[in-house]
Amino acid sequence: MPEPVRCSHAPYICQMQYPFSIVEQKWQAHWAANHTYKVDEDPSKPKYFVLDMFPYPSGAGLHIGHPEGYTATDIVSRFKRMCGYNVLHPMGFDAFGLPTERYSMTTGIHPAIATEKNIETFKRQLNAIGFDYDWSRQVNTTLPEYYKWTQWMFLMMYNSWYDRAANKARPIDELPIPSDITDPQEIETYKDNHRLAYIAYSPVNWCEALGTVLANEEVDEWKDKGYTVERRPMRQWMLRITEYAERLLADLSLLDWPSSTLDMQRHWIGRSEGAEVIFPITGNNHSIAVFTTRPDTLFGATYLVVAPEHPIVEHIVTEHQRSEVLAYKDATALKSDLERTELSKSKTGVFTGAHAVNPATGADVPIWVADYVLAHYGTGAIMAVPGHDERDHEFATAFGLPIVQVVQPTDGSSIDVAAEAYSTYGIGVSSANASVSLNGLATNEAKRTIITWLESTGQGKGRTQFRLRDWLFSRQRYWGEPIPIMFYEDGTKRALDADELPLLLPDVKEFKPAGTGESPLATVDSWVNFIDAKTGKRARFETNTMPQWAGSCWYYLRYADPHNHETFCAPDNERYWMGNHGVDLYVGGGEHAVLHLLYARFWHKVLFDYGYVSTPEPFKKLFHQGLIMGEDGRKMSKSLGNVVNPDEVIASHGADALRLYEMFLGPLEASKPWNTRGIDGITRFLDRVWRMMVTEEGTLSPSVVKGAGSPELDRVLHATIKKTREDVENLSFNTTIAQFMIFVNEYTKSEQRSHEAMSAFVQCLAPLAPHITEELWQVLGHDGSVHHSQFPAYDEAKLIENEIEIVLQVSSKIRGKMIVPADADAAAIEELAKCDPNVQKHLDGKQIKKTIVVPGKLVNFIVG
RNA sequence: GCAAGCGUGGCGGAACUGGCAGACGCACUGGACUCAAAAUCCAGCGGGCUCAACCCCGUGCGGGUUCGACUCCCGCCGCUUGCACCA
Repeated sequence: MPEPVRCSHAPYICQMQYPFSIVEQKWQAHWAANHTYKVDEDPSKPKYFVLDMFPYPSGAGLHIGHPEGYTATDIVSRFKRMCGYNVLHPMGFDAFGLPTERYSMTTGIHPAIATEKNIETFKRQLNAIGFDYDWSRQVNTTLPEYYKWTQWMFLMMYNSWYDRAANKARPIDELPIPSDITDPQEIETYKDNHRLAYIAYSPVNWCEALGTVLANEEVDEWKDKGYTVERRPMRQWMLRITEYAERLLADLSLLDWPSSTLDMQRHWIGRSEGAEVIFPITGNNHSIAVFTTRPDTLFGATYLVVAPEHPIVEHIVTEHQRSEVLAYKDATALKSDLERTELSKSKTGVFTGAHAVNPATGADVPIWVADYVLAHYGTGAIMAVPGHDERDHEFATAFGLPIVQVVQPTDGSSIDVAAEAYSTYGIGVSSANASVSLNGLATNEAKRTIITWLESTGQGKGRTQFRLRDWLFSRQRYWGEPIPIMFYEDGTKRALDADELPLLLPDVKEFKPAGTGESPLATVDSWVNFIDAKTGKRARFETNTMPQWAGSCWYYLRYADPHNHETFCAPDNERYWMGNHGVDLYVGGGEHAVLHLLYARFWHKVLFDYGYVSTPEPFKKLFHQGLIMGEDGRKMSKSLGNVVNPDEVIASHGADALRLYEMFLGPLEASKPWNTRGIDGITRFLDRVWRMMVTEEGTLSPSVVKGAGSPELDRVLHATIKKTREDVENLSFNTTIAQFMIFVNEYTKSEQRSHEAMSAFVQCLAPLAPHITEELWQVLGHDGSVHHSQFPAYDEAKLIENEIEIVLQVSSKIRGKMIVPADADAAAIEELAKCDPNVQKHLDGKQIKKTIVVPGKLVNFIVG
């Protein structure tokens, strides 16, 4: 039994405070020793899978923001378990990545060692908060037993192509090879061009002085130190996520996600419909294809613009313009994507000296290069219609290019496209040649007409374009999953077979990049110069590693079967935990609204195509928790000195107080400031809960008695049960806790408290404050853990009040209140209301024009 | 610049499909207990009117719909987040 404890801030015995420190340690030890939260597959119960975005175990340890989302899922987990579900609420660590690698570069400590240490710290801190994780299901993305399967899935993608007819991934061996390709080398190249994982040259941030590739977040840091960073194409592994664009977009409709997140994903995928139009180049047998969403304005295209990086540029640039165009191209390479857009408030560009033919008008149009056209979107070239596009208009105005009108407003009003672009839809004008006319056609009709014409004359075709790009899947880093592909001296390559996995990351002493743009793996002789046992050929392994996103694309599946050596997750386990619609609730920061959540969806869909998972989408319901700000209202950061350490809060107030306070601060999704004083209110609440049931000796208080309570107290109890059930489902914990406080305020007033009411209240509080409730459950004389008890039900009949208060209004102004029987009808209420003295005063001598009675709410007399 | 979300006491925040604005907590004020303090318990706590009652004002600003608006509509202002020329 706990003894009265000393206050941390005073040298004498306090009056009846809840001894949180003793109780929390007691039960944490008890839960661990008794495997209270061990999870097994149990087909007799419905499952509930509640998932947190697993943390990156940094050296700094847990900060106060982590427990917010984790507490929310812990509450849901405990609540669902008490409601009869078999709950999976696991935790793991996403531990590959740059921060640990950089730590190793400066300290020389191996990232695996640092990771292990950091994970120990995280686990100790998480356990101190009392989460109900089954640690036997922990995953760690950096362990070979885990990344073996990440590699296996990479190979699954490498060994796949996307069959657009069947709309799914299929084995590469089933790829139809065109009959004119017969050379084995050419067949291999053809396959490579269709694999879901492929090699391409893609621009990276290259720093010549450092001899390394920089991550986007590092670029500014080094530029500030005076280093030059340029965009340079390098050999990279890519994943063909663009083949899934249509499905990634369509399946968003299956999800119960925040609408802002759905919007962001839609925008990221960026579907737009339009046409590809081919412009032949004058005096040259090349041509330029452009993508446009407004093919109806083709007659108004007075020039073309191509991206500086576009390969056509060097074929068409005239001698006279060559040096100027090349200088412009070099200047563009030095700009980051951000600078390129930020600095371009006014448009820049250079004439190539070349011309092309507008297929509709037959006119010669000049070809320019400009950095406002992006190489990676559409075809990397546009037809400029300055009369009907703002950007083109700005450019044409700056460089004196012709502007013509080909669309007029539907209402026939006159516009001046020389002054301002008219980009709204309208009616085609001045848009006809010998074989097609768009004049008089509304924009949508004009689009269809011109596309039909372009297709019939072979000068273009309708096309759907996505903003989404293929996923750059390699990093020139050490601390990531090795890519299980080897290259032979003759230029051929071999992917490892499943039985050769995992391909272990070799031990190295030096974590700095090789200086050639390759990862530290390039300096490991056994990695880049060995004899392949299967073929006897000399080989080198891929020196790129996978990005940090890789391991987080499928970790949720591993929780369902964490120790399987035969497969990443046994089908039975997958069906049990992911059945119906995948993860039931996923909670994590809004910063992952696009990348992680899009990559994981894509990865899951590839697995789905092969039948390895049973749902098209991994995460049914998603919730983003808000940020906890510093006491000064600013984001917590070391440099501002406003960081709150959870260890210190647990030491001073206890884990239950930390949990409750984080949930009481405000709505889970909102960002809200921490307040050190505020948590004292929670401590007071827990002390009152304690005193409501426990004596100074730690035994059951004599005020807790068997038998029913008063109808008023019963109503508070059943209202509390109802509110808890509803709020927990909606993750509205702040209002749940407010209701708990009301309960305690009411029951504290009473001399006698029903044992049943106390027990039910302890059960309501249990998901939020698991330690104090476990102790109280025992004090109340119950066997077993409160967390395995059945959540109380509420009785609707006990919630009904006999008498209710009605608001009295005269001309919509409140003039009084009255108590009426709950079952009083409208006529009776109206008559009673007229008797109220203050109402009579305001009705006096006036005509009642209208009476509004809302039963249970109000009476309103409108007087003239 | 574009898009979305949000603006409620000294503070964090409540208010279900339009029906008592300010639940609950923090801070503060007064009282009880105490030699005293802490802790605890009780009471008060948007503004105005010298107490109370009564009354008036009040949910960023300006309009509107409605018997009735924090809630719905239109236009501003401010903050937050996301995207940054996507043809």
